[in-house]
Amino acid sequence: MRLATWNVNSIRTRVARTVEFAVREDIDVLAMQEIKCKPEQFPYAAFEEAGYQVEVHGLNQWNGVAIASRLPMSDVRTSFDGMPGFAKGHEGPDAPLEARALGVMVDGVRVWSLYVPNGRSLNDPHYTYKLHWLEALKTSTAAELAATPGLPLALVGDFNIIPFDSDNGDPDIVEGVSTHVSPPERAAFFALADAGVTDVVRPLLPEGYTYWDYQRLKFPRNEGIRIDFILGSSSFADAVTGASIHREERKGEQPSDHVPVVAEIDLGGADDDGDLPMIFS
DNA sequence: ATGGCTAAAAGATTTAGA
Repeated sequence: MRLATWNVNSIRTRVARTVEFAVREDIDVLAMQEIKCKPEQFPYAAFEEAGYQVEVHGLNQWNGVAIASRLPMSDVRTSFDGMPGFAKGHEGPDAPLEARALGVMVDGVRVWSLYVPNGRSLNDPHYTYKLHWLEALKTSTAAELAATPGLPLALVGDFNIIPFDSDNGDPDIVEGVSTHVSPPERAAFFALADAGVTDVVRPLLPEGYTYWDYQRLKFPRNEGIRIDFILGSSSFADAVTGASIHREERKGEQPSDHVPVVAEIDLGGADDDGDLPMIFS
């Protein structure tokens, strides 16, 4: 199975190149973030014509997550257990949930498409919301893996955290001043390993940015950052056979500011064509 | 001026992104 994650930054603006990418790269499951639309606004037809069904979770023009798949999806969830909400003037437990998580089962794998809150600034309520959100993600992931030992599970998406200094090529993002690089954010990201998931792309691709700001010629200057990840449980990680970061998708007409990240996994059973194992053919 | 792009909304500016 070829699994991709991509913050598309409005699916309605970029549906053509999104579907073209999925087809060209032979993607079986594409997790999207920042679709910026409600389900009734989602361009389903373009995906269906290319052989994908789509699950969508969007509440308004902000955030929004979706998963397109060539394979049947089941057990769809629009939030993880304990996920906190956020709204202006509401930080408490009564705050409404945002559309930042979508989970499905596909081909025996639990896939979560995640759009981690930005944080906005170090002293903003959105920053503490981000940390709480990540803590709840860790707890619910640990619980999901405890409930089904050996479950192949992937947390994929835009984590809005730059784990290492080597992932930060943007001189405007500075530790002590900016979000994405603060010690608490990095600690929250690395703590996901305690729940049993690790970055399956980095061992194969130690270098590579996934985002370049639209402003100030960041892409031509290659002042990017690495914030989009595929984290896998141990059984998922053990099945990874390849990975790629598609920098070329930042070029051309109306690109997203993020590029896709892809992992290929082989969990055994039927081969990639869905046919019987090679020994029978 | 110090947020310079980009996108969406019942908008003609504001909110959000990172």
